[in-house]
Parts: sequence; structure tokens; C-alpha cells
Amino acid sequence: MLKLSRMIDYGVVVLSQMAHRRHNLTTAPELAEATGLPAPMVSKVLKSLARSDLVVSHRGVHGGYSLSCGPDEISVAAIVEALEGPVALTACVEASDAHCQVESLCPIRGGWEKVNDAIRGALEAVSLSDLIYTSFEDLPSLNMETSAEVREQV
Amino acid sequence: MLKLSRMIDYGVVVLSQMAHRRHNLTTAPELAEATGLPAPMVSKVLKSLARSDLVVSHRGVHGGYSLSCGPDEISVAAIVEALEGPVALTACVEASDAHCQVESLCPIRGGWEKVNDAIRGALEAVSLSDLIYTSFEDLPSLNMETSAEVREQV
DNA sequence: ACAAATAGTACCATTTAGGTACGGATTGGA
DNA sequence: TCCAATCCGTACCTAAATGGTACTATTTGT
Repeated sequence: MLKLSRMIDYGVVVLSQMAHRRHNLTTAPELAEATGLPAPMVSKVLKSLARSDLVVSHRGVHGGYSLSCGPDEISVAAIVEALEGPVALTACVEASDAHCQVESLCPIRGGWEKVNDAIRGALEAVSLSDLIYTSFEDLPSLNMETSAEVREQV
Repeated sequence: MLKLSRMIDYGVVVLSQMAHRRHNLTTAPELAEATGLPAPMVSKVLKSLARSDLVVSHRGVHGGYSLSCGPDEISVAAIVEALEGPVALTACVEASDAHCQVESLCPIRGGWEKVNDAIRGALEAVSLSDLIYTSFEDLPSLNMETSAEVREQV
């Protein structure tokens, strides 16, 4: 579970890159170049981030994007919400409604809220800078195979 | 994000149903009938749950399934792991490896571990009984439309 | 021996996500 | 005034994951 979409992955990478150039306007192609991600994807991600005001866009000839605030003020929850909508879990099984009433015990109803809150809290507690400033040393170099595996069953 | 799969949804519903009949052996068809879920799905879910020892299976004529322990001992994390594998988030973007080194700043690497831990902790903190024993009153009745919507952008 | 149950596997169909392409809008400069 | 660089929005396509079904084998009580 929790296979977070590539969009979020991209989003974090891009935002991290921007954090290094804070307050410097950077264009989408530049960020694509710097991160090695496909340019259209970077563009797409930045648009979404701009819609949620995590980054500020400047149109026109010398336009570009810049972070709207410091990386410690951006929570992972905010990034996720910008790119995939509100953080929440499914509520109840579709067909179960009728049976909940008839059988008098589809006991779930709203119980997921607790899980939602727990997860939302967890994501809000981690900031972009938490992700960035992690020990760079002693981390195994990832190659395409391993990271693909890790991505599995997430 | 966090659109939890229907398998997990089913799993929780089935486990909840079983919790009401604790220590009573119940067959997969019975559970399907009681929950209103498609029988093959219930069967599938139970098989997975049995593989992870969340339920105990008894084969043969008067066989069936029963919970292996109390609903307060089953965490949501355990259910998720039984049905979808280990709880973890993607590590890094595939193509970024080369660039991480070359550009010297794909700063993420392992930063996700913090998020993983936070989420895993959140899921482990909520038990099946937490999901079950929630105020039944004053919960809006869900119909197929609304629950489908809720499921969106989870 | 038979029937009721779980176990396992393979398979299909639909949805969703990743990714691309294109045309429009905005702005600064030649 | 026009052009070029940039962001914006939408639509579209392909590929993979998911939801769901079917079938066969295995176990076990009567």
C-alpha cells in the first residue's frame, strides 16, 4: 500500500532542487535538466504546486518558479495534497451500505477517520527540509533496479 | 493519495464481521452473505489473511475461518501488510540516481524513511477494534454515489 | 466414497496512472 | 510592434495495476 504516485516523488525532488536555489527564479526546463526528470512532467508538477501556492509562478520572458516559503514550512502533507488532493482514506465499501443497515453490522462507518487523522498527522509532521537534510553518507547508491523494487509494494 | 485498495477495505469489513462472531468458525460463503461482498473476493481476502496468520483456517467439511486473536490485537498495519505487503513508501526516482551523483543534489535518498516510519506508526496505533467500536449514531448513511466520491482522491 | 470446505493459480476486463502533444495566455525586450 | 520565452490548460495515448472470475487441487468429517 501507500505506493505514492510518481507525481509526488517528482514533486519532492523538484521542490528539493528549488530549495537549493531558494529565492532564485528557476524555469521548468532548468529544473528538468538539473533533476534529470522528463521536462513535461516537471512542468506538470510545477503547475499543480503553483495552484496550491507551494511555489510562485512568474510568467513572461524571464519568468519561472520559486518557492513560496522555506522548506521547513512545507509539509509532506501539503505536497501530497497539492498533487493528489486531500489526504484521506476510503470510507466504506460501496455495496455494503444496504447490508450495513439490514445486517445491522457493517461496523466500519467512519472508523477510518481515526486512521485518516493518524496518517494526516504523520505527514504533516514531516517537512520538506526533513526530507532534504538527511545524512547523505552511508546511503547505498540506488540503481534503477533497486529503486524499482523498493517502489513495489509500497 | 492513500487510496487504499478495495482488498483492504474488504479485509476490514470481513474481519469486523468475524469479530462479532469471535471464536466461532465461519465459512467464507457465510461471511460473503453477511457482508454483501462478492463471495470470490471474500475468499481471496481470507486466504491472504490466513497466510499472515491474522485468521486461522480450518479445512474440511465443517471448516471455516476464525480470528487468530482479539480485534484489539490486530493493527491496521497488520491488515495492510497481509493484503498488500509491507508498509513503505517509494524511495527515490529511478532516473535520478545518475543525476543525484552528477548534480550532487538529489537530496532525498532515504529521507522517505522518516515518512515511512511516521505512517507505519500511525497505522500500527490503530487497531481493528478501534475501527469497529465507533459511534454508530449520527453517521450519515452512505450510498453508492457518496462513498464512490469519498473513495476518489484518497 | 462423497460432499463441504479451503488453497492455489491463471486469466480477463476495466480502470488508473504515467507520459506526451498541442494551442492559448502573459510578459519583456528588440 | 512584433517576437520569443515562459507559464497555463486540456486532451489524448499507452501501459500497468487493480478488481474480479473461473477452474482445479487438496483436505477432512460423516
